[in-house]
Amino acid sequence: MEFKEAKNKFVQTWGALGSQWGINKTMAQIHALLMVSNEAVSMEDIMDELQISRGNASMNLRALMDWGIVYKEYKAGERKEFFTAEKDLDELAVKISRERSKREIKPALKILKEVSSIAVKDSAEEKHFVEQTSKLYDFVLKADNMLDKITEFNENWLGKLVLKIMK
Amino acid sequence: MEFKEAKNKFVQTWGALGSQWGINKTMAQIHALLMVSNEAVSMEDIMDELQISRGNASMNLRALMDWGIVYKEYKAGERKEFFTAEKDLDELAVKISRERSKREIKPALKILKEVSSIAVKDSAEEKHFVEQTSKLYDFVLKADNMLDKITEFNENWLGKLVLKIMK
DNA sequence: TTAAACTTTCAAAAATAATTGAAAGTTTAT
DNA sequence: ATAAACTTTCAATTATTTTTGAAAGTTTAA
Repeated sequence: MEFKEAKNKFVQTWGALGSQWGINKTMAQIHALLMVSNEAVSMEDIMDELQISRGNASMNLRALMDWGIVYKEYKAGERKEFFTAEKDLDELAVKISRERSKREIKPALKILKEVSSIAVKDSAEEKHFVEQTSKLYDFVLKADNMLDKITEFNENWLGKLVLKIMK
Repeated sequence: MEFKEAKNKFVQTWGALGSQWGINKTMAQIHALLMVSNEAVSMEDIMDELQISRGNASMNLRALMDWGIVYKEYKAGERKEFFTAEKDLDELAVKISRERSKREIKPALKILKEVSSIAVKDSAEEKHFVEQTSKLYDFVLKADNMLDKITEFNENWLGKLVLKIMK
C-alpha cells in the first residue's frame, strides 16, 4: 500500500467510526485529514481532498473549532486561513470527553435526578422506577467523574500506576 | 411530577441520548422502558407505550438481544413473548463496551495497524503520517484495553480501590 | 472608496436512516 | 391437518440528517 492509498483509507475509516459514535462523517474526515497532515491545510485543499463543498467544509471546520480540537492559523503573506488539528492524543481525549460531558451527559444527569426524585405511591411499579433511575443517576455520575479523573491524571505517575495495575 | 410523566421523560431522554451516541432512538427507548419496568413487557405493550409499529418493535428488540442487554421471557400459560432488560448496570456497561469494542474498535484498530505499517519515502509528510497513525493505534489499543479492565475489575476490591483513589 | 480574495450563511436538494404495515413465517392447541 | 396466535421480514414510505451552492458578509490591499 502506498501513501496516498493509506491516507485515504485512514480518512475513510475515521469518518465511518465517527458516524457510529454520533459525529458527522465529514467532520470526522476533516479531523482525520488534519491529524495526519504535517502542516496546516487550507479550506480549498480540504474541499479538494475530501471532495466536499465550500459550505460543508466551512460548517464542519467551525464545529471542530467549537469542540476545541481544530485551530485556525494564519500564514504570513497569505490571505486565506489554514487549519490544524490538536495532535496530542491525550489532550484530544480530554477535550472530547469534556465536551461530550458538558453537552450530553450533564443534561441527561439533570433529567435523571429530576425523574428519580418524584414522590411515589407504594406500588411496586413506581418504587422500582425510582430505584432504577436513582441507580442509573449514581452510575452515570460516577462514570462521568471517572472519565474526568482518568483524562486529568493520565499524564502523571498516579495515572501511569493505575494503568500498570490494570494491565 | 407524577409517575407517568416521569417515566415518559426518562424514556424520551434516554432515546435522545442514544441517538447522540449512534444508537437508534427507538432501540434506546425500548431499552429505557424495559430498564424501569419491574416486570417483563410484551411486544404489544411496548408498541403501545412507545407508539411504534410491530415491525419496528420486533427489529429493535432483536437488535437489543443481539447486544445481549435484553432477554426474552416466557410466561406459563401465555402464548406471547415477554422482554426484560439487563438491570445490573455494571453488567450492562460490560456488555455494551464489549460489543462496541468488537464491532467498531477492533476493526478500526486493524485498519490503523495496516495504514501505519506502510513503507515510506523520507518525505516529512509521509513520516508524519506513519508517526501519527502509529501513535493513534497505540492510544486506541490502550484505551480499548483499559475499558476492558475497568469493567472487568469494577466489582472487586482493586476496582473499588482505584475508584476511591480517583475520587 | 472599491474591488478582489476570501469565508459564512441558509434555503433547497440529496443522501441516509428509521419506520411502517401487510404478507410470509412459525409455533401451539385442538 | 388446520387454524388461531403470535413473530419476522422487507419493499415502500416517511423522517431526519447532511450537503450543496449561490448570495451575503467580511477583510485586506491598493
